[in-house]
Amino acid sequence: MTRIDDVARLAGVSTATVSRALRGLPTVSAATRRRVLAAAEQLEYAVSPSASRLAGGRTGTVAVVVPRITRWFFGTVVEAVEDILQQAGYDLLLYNLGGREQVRARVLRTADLHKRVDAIMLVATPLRPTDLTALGRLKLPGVTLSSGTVVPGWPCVRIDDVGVARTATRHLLDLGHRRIAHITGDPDDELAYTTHLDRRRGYREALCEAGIEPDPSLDVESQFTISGGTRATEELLRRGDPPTAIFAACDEMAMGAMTALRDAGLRVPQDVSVIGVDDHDLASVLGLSTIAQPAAEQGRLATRILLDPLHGRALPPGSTPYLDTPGSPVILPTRLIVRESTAPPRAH
Amino acid sequence: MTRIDDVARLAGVSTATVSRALRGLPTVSAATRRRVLAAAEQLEYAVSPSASRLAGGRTGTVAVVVPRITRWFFGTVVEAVEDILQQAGYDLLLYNLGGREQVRARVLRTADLHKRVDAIMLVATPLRPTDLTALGRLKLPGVTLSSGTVVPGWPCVRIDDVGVARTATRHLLDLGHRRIAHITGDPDDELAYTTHLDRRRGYREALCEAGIEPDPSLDVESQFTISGGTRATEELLRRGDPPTAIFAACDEMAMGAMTALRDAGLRVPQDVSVIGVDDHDLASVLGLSTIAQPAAEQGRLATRILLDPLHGRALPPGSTPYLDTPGSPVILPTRLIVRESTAPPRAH
DNA sequence: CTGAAAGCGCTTACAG
DNA sequence: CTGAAAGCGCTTACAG
Repeated sequence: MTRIDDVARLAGVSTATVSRALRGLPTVSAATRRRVLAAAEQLEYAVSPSASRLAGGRTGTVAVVVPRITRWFFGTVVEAVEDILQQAGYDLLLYNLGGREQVRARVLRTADLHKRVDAIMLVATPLRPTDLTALGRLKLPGVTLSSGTVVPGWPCVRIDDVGVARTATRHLLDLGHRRIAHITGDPDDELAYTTHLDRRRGYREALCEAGIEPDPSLDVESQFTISGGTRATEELLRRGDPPTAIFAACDEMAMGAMTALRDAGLRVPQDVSVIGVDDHDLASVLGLSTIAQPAAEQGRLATRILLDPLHGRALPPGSTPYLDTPGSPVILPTRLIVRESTAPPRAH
Repeated sequence: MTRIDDVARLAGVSTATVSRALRGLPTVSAATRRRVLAAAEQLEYAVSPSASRLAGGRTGTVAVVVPRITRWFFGTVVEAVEDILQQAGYDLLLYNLGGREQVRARVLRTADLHKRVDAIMLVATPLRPTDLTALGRLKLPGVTLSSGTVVPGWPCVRIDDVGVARTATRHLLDLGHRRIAHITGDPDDELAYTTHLDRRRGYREALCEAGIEPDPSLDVESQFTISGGTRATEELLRRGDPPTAIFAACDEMAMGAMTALRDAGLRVPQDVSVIGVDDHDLASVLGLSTIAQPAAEQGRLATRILLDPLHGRALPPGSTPYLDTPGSPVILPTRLIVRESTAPPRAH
């Protein structure tokens, strides 16, 4: 392959000048730059990332860590993040934790990332104290998206999970439901996502405000997946005296709940109302009421924030800084979407 | 950060020996290796990928190109691929084409990838002749997954798309349907996925074998997405004299079709039967009949094939070579899953 | 089994 | 605005 020397020779300049011209540095005359670009094109020159990274000390790469790329929210986020990174010329190094402790350890606890990427995005990744210590030692810029654990010094983009749960629960209360169940994330996971804790809190708060004592038998924990929703709902039904409504912590769980209800001979919403969170692509197909959250927008915003210090870009005049109060999370809005899966309970 | 010299000094050996010991090369005595590993651990040493790549000429990275990470099939494939790459110590560089011509060009037509990765996996990526030429010049090993375009010299892992479509169509024929519509991929895309062409072919073949002349008005093209399925079905209904069954080229289109039918006041399967392809996670939730294909398995297999020449690994004794006939695709099995969305047509 | 030394292909002060 | 030269941190023949 052609190297920088080849281009330099053809353009009649030094390699230093080629390097500067190709990267668009301002200290190159227009005529020289033209010659260099022409030579590079003619030779089909592409810079060697390894050499450039070694010499320049920058990797041009961002690590994106997600729990499971196959879940709707994370896939949507990654797509949006990739789009922005691509435009900015960054590579996206994907880490799909997938519940594999070994991967967690490699990503979060070794110095592996330090020399591999310029910045880190953690999507909904809960951290142990030791993880936080290790991340701090890396001294890399980072951003967290969706709850997970707050990393000191890193911006955070998210929604108001407590508020989301209150809105969903209140919607059911407003319809007249009193026995409202909640199905949510894994109880035994010591790294429990704060997402599910926050959503449960909102659920309980809304109930209490309505004068209803939260009933532990109506609160079932499983996993944030379709089959998790199915299992949780089956457990719920097994306990007898079924609820008239279910608030699922995400749409995928809600879809699982709908299956389990159908299999149990219960109709949605006539027998049981169901509401989720996300506005998954399939929510409208299933007529699922939900609280919509802007997944792609969170990804885009988090990426822009991440790239900002790297590029040292100034904010355009008149624009709002990303963070009103440095250190406080950027909260994006959500909204209730009422479809066919929620209705008043049958007259008692 | 600590460099290789630091480790060498602490272990009392040369950097060459550290390099060899850390990479597990056999030409290092057990005692030396132990000392080196201990020193590396004590110093929390992590090799610099840039330096290692520049010196060694290998990147330890695989490019994975997918049309859209948010579509079920591609997300599932990427998750499986990432798992194998992770275990093998490779980085996964994600390229989500997302219909962006600019990204296509950068990935497929520049020498960008050449110095960036050791191997390429193209998932369902159709290629123009110029793309093929450019890929050939890269002289990198690669593999294609799912149809797309065949790249000379690259192994290919896929299913039998014609056969899948025949099975789906035959299932509908066996139920007694005669007016069977097909909704499938984008017609105007000059890079039309071969997937959708193959599936249409199977559909037509099955009809012809049953003595039915394919009716062009029952063949609607849209996009391989939920909303694509909805639009295609709306178009189908607009044409009047609706079919008694729809074969959708993928489950996501089938789900879109179910929505459109419901919105038009038609019941599935009483008025119209629907069958898709994939066995999407949600197919069972929706009671969608489908042809299941092993997405993760295709990803795993393609990755193993890709890594094989890189590592120069010999196949374990007794194992079957990946490719029976070099150059011929590896075809993975599929199977019909009958759920609630298909039934005999109503008596005329 | 181990080491000294060259070299991978760039970028970056430094000097002009 | 441009160039000569050092250096980024490894790996790899080569020699022993």
